[in-house]
Amino acid sequence: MLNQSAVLDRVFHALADPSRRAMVDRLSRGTASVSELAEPLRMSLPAVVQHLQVLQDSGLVTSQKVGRVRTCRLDPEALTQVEGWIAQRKRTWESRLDRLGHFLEEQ
Amino acid sequence: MLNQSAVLDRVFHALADPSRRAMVDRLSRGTASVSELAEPLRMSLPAVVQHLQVLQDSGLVTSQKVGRVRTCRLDPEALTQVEGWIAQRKRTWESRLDRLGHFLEEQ
DNA sequence: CGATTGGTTAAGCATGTACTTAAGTATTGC
DNA sequence: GCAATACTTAAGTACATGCTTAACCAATCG
Repeated sequence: MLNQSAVLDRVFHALADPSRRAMVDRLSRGTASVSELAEPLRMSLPAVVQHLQVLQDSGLVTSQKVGRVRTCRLDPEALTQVEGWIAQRKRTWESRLDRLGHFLEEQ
Repeated sequence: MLNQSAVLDRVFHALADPSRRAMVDRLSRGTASVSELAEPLRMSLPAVVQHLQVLQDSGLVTSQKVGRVRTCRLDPEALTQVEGWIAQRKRTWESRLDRLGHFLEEQ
């Protein structure tokens, strides 16, 4: 079982690249083959496969090969985890502001 | 005006490091000086300052120096932007599943 | 004033990242 | 069977990242 922080490292890193975000965006609209993912990107196919590997290592994407075609799909669970991390920090920040507001009211 | 994608690049990159997430976490609880941010981290002060620079470049953190102390604070707006990006991809993914479900029902 | 505190700057280094081209391996269509 | 398709693997390269130590500066304390 991979620890929480390592997962966040990988998912944030995976999403820090515009080509990989474009791939995630494409996959949010439905499954795609490797060449379909590559088509809008101005880079070689091996480069796309390397990005795909990063996405798979992060857990954001899964894939399976049937015949000579590899079909990729988004696994939104990893997205949910980073969403949760962010939401929690925002909540802490906001509750601190609330306490500060109440404190000032009482003065 | 920095474009949307470049902001996402920087914010995701900034959050992809556990030390920088620890700093954001600390700042979600309230402002802190550079040495307060450094205290729980096992690294030199210059290393912490470099991480802080990455956080500032991303817009996640702002700071100002008074006397010899630099006070850092979280700016949650950048967090809101990445949260929004993620939420939108999840929505697209879910609405596709919905349409797929309706389609199967109709068969 | 002289020492300490809090931070900054510069330089160097090991490792990681994002590509590339070249060459290969299975399917599948004709 | 032969060629085209859809990847896959390997190797190389340029640049970025995450640290380090050493030296520095400016505000404050005694």
